Amino acid sequence: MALTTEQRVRRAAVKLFASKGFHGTGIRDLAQEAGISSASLYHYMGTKEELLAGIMRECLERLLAGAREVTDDVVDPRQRLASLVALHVLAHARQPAETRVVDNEVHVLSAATRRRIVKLRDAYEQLWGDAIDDGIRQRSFVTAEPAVTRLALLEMCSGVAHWYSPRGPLGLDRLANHYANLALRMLGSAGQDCPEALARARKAVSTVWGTTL
Amino acid sequence: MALTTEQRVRRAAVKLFASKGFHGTGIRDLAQEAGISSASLYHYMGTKEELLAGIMRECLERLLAGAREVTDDVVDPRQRLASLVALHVLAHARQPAETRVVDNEVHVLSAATRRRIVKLRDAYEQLWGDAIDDGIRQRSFVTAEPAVTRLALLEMCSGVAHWYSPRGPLGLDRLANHYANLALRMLGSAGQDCPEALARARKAVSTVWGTTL
Amino acid sequence: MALTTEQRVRRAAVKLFASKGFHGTGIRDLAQEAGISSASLYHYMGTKEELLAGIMRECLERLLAGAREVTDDVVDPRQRLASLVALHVLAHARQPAETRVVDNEVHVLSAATRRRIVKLRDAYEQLWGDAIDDGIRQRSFVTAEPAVTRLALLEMCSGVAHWYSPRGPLGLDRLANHYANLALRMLGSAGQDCPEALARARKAVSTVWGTTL
Amino acid sequence: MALTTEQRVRRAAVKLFASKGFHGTGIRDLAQEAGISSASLYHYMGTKEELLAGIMRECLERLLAGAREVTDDVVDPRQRLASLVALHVLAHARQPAETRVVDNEVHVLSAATRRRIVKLRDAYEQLWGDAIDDGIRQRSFVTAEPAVTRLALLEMCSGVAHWYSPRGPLGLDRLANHYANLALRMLGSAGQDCPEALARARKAVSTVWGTTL
DNA sequence: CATGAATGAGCCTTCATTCAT
DNA sequence: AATGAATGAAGGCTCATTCAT
Repeated sequence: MALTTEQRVRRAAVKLFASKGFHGTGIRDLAQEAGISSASLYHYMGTKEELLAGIMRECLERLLAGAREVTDDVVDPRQRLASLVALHVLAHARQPAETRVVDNEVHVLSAATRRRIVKLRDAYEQLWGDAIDDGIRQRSFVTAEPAVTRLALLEMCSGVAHWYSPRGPLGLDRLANHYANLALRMLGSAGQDCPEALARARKAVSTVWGTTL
Repeated sequence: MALTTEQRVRRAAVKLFASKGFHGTGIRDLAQEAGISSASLYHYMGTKEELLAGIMRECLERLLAGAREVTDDVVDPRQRLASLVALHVLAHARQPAETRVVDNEVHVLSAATRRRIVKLRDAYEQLWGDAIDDGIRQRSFVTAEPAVTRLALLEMCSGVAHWYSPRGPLGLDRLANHYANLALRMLGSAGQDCPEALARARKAVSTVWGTTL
Repeated sequence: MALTTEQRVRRAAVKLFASKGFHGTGIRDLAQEAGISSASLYHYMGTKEELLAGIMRECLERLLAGAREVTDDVVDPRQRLASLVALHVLAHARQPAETRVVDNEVHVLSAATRRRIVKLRDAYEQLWGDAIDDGIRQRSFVTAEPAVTRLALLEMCSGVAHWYSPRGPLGLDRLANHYANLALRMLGSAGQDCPEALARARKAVSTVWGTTL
Repeated sequence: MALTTEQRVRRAAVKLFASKGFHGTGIRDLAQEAGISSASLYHYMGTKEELLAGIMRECLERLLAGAREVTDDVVDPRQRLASLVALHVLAHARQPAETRVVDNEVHVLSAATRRRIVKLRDAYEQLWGDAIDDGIRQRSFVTAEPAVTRLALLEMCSGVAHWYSPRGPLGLDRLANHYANLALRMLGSAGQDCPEALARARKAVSTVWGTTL
């Protein structure tokens, strides 16, 4: 099925905001990439900033929905964390443009919009914090600085969007598995593969992003 | 000692490029932050892009010099890696603005300039790769994907610049120590503190950045 | 009786052109005020300028018809002038939007259209000039500068559209009567009320504008 | 002495705002009329609206200063009113562009700016109201509706800016004198010339506007 | 050394208008 | 009859940069 114009605009924005930055992307660049005139752009978006905010919100909502899906009803913190890591890595490897926009362009947003976006991100990170804290409580995890470790994990996983290429030698599954192992090691937990956690993450990514691409 | 005007310009650029992005920072913003007129700015810089490139090059050269200092004549790969991690983390915690500019604004550079900058970064990352590879060869480190692990380590450590605050509860030394432990864990190496590695990193940071701030 | 869409468009234009000016009113403003889409607007009008010209012409034609009605077959110049003043004042008090558009937006029109509009206005003002000149000839009126006095009278009466409010304490009849007295005084003629002149004006306004509002 | 660029900008704005309206005047029109580029325009003004507000405020302040000058220490209300009329007429005949901008473009201003402008205008009109009220109290003036008469007077006099041409047959003095007579007649006061009132007005106009033009 | 003045190019956004459905 | 979609032109304003003083 062909894309709607609105989708083409959204995709153009994601691509250009990711590669050239929000301020580095002109409205004419967007129009050209979307294949319409710059005036027509405004049938499918509000302001340029609202377009950005929409992209960010959608991406974060998907990530949050996925994270809830992979952690709901899972009791073992190791399983929860492994799933979160795998989900995050898969998302950043499959949707590097969206996720880079989310990570890099927050400073552009107006104060009010930023608050809403940050709230979503905080809810998402809370799930990571819960898994880590539960693991520590249950002595599955050992770390001197849980909060710092959570940040280190998140930054490590987000970084995937900076370098991963689907054309490289590394498949998505092995990538996600490797990161899950790294994460468990960081938390002092034996790094054995946990295929169920990966399967949950794979499924969640498909659910929230579809099988596009 | 008072700053020279050139230093004030450089600092203004670092601060603003880091917080608002290169394209989000106007020449007038720079002038105001530096306390001079926008025309005077051009006595102390070339074009705006050259100013950016200078900042990036200087930061990367310092990082590279520090990395060489902490690894030269150190044979144990664990010591080398711990020092590299500690140096990187200290640098990103102490100079978050510079390092964020280096990490976020590469896409702005012209092809020729970018090549030179990327070369510096590659040389720097090579030192990490060498330590990891040596560690694997000596069976100090165990990891299925050395290249991926190197990238994961770098992203994890660079992320410090995104959130660390000197006004928070965590001191620089404990921060660096924690990250060194995380790194060794990621490489399957027992996470014991290695105070000599930290000391070398601390010294190197002072050498290349001075004791400013 | 419900308004036709064309009437709604016309009224929207009159209201907005009067309050925000022709160039200050966008096609989308008109559409919103009329309750249709901006594309539909073009079923009921030509260009925006033609819409303006239509409004002006209609208003001036009504004014001119009214003026002819109140002066035809009236011999006494004082009666004629009093009626013209009353008609003009009533029209500007009851139709302030239309009359303000006529008075303020002539400069917008193209040369050709402007000529036609100005011709109508000249014909209308001619009736005032005739009454004044006849009055002078008959020694009913005394003024050193008849032409200037005519302009002063017209401006004074048109000004009513700038400030009169039907919600204020002053009724339309007293308003018109007062202005008729002022006019006669300006022409050196005793300022006694002339109820017949007012009645003629009232009737003419109803004839040309209907009893709407 | 040659005009400063700022003065040229101001004059261009006055001329174009008066002839084409604020919204009908583009920033590029202003630049061309002022003989500079549209970017340079912004060295000499804030926003286009601030330029408008500045023009209005200056004109009204001059008018108010002149009105105070011609009424201060004058006891006879007839003299005061005659001076006010003459001043207003001379101002509108000599500075038709400024005064038309003041009269026609108030709707453009933002609420806050409009308040400040309207306050100035109210102070000015208050002087007219005082003269009329005093005259009535002293039985020099007779009018059934003082407030309406004040408005009629003001509109009549402001109208001069719509039609007066210095290239016409009517000199400024005779014009002002005629309007003073009309005004006194409107107030039921014998219309004899009062040369002192005119002299005061002439002098005040020179004081507040200089002898330019 | 420092800066007001200057500008061509470009910014984001809205304009009035047309047309296929 | 009605309107979403579309656009070239233009809107007000800011950009990075130069230069005479």
